[in-house]
Amino acid sequence: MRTEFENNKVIIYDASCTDASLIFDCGQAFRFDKDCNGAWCGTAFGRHIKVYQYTDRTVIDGATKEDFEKIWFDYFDFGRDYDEILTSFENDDLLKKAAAENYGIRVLKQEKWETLCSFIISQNNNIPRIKGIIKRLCENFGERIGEDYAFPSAEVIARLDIEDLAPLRAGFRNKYILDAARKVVSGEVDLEKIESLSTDDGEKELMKIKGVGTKVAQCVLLFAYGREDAFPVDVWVKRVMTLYPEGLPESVIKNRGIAQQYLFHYIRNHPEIAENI
DNA sequence: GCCCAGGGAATCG
DNA sequence: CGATTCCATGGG
Repeated sequence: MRTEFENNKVIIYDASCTDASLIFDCGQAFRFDKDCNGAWCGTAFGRHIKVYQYTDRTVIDGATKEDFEKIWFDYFDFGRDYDEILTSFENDDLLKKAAAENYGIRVLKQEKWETLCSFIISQNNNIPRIKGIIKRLCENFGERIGEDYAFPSAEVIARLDIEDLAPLRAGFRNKYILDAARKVVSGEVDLEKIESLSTDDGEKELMKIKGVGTKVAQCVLLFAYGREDAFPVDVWVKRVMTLYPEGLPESVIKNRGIAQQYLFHYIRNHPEIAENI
């Protein structure tokens, strides 16, 4: 990987396995949308960026050299060798196909509170509506950041009453959002401490929150803590796993979270491969 | 009207 | 433990 910095832009050459459209449209992040110029625009860590994907380079518009080194390098998981991981998937036919078709997916390392809150909202919900609820959450309670809004802090949400969340139209999830915010603010659930916990203990800590079960907890561990062994099972992964009655191949197990994201995206694009269940 | 969506809580046996 | 039911909302 080679980087250049100019005019508040970061230009990244030779980043293997990097495709902005796949990264932002594979169901892991809900706050990036493609604009009329084909750029993926969104806000994370209180900064608004536009990501342009070209064949030979990725450009982050709205980021300094310091931002890249302190925030975006980790956010895009550039420290992980995806080529090596995807190579370990090649002895499995389905994963080989999923990796070939979706080469370019990286698992983002997103903000902890945002990821927790977002995947609480995701339960028994569909992606377009999840994005809508989160958009309304940010517009109603987030800090203005240029042309966009930051994700509202747990502190701001914790001070609200349940009826304040009505404009989100999130239904029964409102009470879960509040419980999460209050437990995070009080320290009853310590999001920083989870960094030092095992994945299993991290799940237990997250599941102290009402509305957080195994699936949401595993999503948070995968998408906010970079736990490549976290394995969220939603309705789509449940379907694709019927094709693995003995479980995933041994060579894949340690990176099953990464495999999960490739399989999730693949089965959504090819639902017919596992529709008879 | 139906079914479904990146599920989980409450309740039952 | 597993199985069922309910939960709000919106799109197909």
